[in-house]
Amino acid sequence: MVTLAEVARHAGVSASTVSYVLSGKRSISAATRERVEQSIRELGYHPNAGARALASSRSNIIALMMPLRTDMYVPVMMEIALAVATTARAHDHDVLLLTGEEGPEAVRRVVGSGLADAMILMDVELDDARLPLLRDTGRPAVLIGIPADPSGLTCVDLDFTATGALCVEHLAELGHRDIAVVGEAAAVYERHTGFAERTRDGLRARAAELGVRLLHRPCEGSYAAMAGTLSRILDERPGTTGFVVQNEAAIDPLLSLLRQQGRAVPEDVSVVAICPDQVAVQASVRLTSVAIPAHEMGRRAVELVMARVRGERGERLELLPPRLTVRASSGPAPAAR
Amino acid sequence: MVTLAEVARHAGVSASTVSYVLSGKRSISAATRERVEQSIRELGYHPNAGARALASSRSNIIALMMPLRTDMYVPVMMEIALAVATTARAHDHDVLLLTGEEGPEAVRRVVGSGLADAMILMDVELDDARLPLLRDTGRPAVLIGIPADPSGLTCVDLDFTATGALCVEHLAELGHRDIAVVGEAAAVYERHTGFAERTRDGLRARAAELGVRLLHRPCEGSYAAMAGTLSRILDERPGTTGFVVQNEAAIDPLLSLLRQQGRAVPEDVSVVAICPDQVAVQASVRLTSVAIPAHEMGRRAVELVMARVRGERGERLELLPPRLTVRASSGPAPAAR
DNA sequence: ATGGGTTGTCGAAGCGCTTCAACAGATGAT
DNA sequence: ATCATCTGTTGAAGCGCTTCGACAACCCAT
Repeated sequence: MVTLAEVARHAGVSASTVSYVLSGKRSISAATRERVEQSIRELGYHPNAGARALASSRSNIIALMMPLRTDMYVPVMMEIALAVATTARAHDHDVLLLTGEEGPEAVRRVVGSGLADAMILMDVELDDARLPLLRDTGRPAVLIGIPADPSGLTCVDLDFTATGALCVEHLAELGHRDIAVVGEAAAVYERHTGFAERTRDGLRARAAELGVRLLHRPCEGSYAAMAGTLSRILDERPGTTGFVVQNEAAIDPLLSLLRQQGRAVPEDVSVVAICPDQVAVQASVRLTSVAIPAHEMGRRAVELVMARVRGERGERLELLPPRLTVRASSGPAPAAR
Repeated sequence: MVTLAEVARHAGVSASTVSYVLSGKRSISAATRERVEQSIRELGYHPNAGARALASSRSNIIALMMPLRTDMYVPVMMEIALAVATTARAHDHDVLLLTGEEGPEAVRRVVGSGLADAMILMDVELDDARLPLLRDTGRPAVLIGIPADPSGLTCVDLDFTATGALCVEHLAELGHRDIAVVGEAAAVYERHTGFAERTRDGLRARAAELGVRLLHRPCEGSYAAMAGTLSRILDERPGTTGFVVQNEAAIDPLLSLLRQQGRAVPEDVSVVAICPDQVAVQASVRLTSVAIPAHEMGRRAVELVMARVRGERGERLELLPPRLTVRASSGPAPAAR
């Protein structure tokens, strides 16, 4: 391995000069800089990460804590992770992948060992066991998702309350008076992952304001589960003409089932999904949807966490505004035509 | 931050003794060990990662290089990543997440800086630009996937050739004489990701052996693409009664379309999928499938790479045998009933 | 008693970098 | 010509750990 000392010798300068060329923390004459950079290139030098971390007490690593569950909103998680990795690289950092499995202990370990300079937590629950730790280590951290008490923390998330409201508004404007919501699996609500509950609240609040009837049902992502949920919905509210689907995995089953029952989309019923755009355009009917801006969430999380690494303080709650894209799955309610 | 020196003072021993307690590289009396461990607990000591890496030239980090594309076989990628992270922790290592984006340069950087002790590469192409580098850095590395020339490298993968063969066998045994294969998107073949081509070869070879007619068509994962592909298949081979689907995203569309055309599964046509078990059981018909053992691939990759870190040499190609699970989507061919 | 072999512990060197204080030389103001 | 100021560079200290060689202290054969 090439060391900084060898580069210094090769360029005919001292080690500290090479270091300063690399970090830019002191002015270096153009001539010297050029010579050093040339040596670095010729020797193929890469600074040793451990030495650097030891001397500077900065590892240039961000830890990303992902849920271990592999059954829910996978594409979203994946896209966030990739956005985090990409954005981190743009800030000269790398990403350490932690699974939720280790729980709060992982936070202690990573912080205690100086492995990472900062952490990003995904899939934060309302009352998350990792939060107290995070608050009092004082390490830079950003949550993707919003806990019950975000005080002293930085959070990014899609504004799910507004998302719910937006879906209802869209359907209400089209004249739908009976709306059914296909929610996430019951387990998601039981875990108190805030986004599902906030979406529900947003839906309900706006429905009440607009005088629209709303039925909210959790639903697993399988065909069979969707079939059961749908028939129960139509039993209770035969006049349902609008659907909002939050569970990605339930989208295809729902469309299939509607088709099977001879209900045309969007002529007889309208469907609005809350899902990544890619999912919306790949479905059998191009779906009117509110996008989950996974990429942007990941990107903002890194930007916010980098700001904290650079020393900016203070709590902060950043809600990304929902955007609804009208595609082919929503139209005027039959009665209103 | 608590340091090793403080632990040593607290326990009334030298720093080296603490180090040996931690690493187990020298024998320590039970009494001393106990005292040191007690101090570690009391002080909440965590060894500093940078210092450790510098002194031992081992970072205890494995780099995992993931494709950046977010459109293909996402659940599989995700499951592999989580399995890698989990298994790595069991070996006292952490995982650094790299995206394919940086390309070969990432390999150079990670190896050069000693950031990671070893690398695991996913989504390896037949003629992958990262391989020459990997070979001559001599760093422990394991590929998930198999390149054209695996010499000098360690690879793990599902045996896709056998997988293809197995699918054909199953359908042939049930009496199907005309089989259509819904392959991956054309882009996958164009990138020369080996698995798709090997599956096709396996399918073709066994079909030829068994005297079965086989039509292989790449297909995008959208409903529209599947519709087009299906109608072309049925134009060319109206007698098709067996389907093998490799593109996960095409599964639901295919089942929907068959239903719409009044072709019952499995009475009229049989469908065999190549996909994670979870996808197979969530489809509208519980699918007969060959599982993609994502978890095991990730686990084995880590185990193999750890063996190399410990010094084991030699190239190695580990093919996981395919397992076909019969569920509700395959049955005797109509003509054979 | 003597010597050789264990076993448990320690001191010190050193891993490759960052950063601080110091300094030589050039620049500008007086 | 003189002093203060700035610029560019350097040497040395030290970050927290691992590891090597040394060395007591003890064991069991002789």
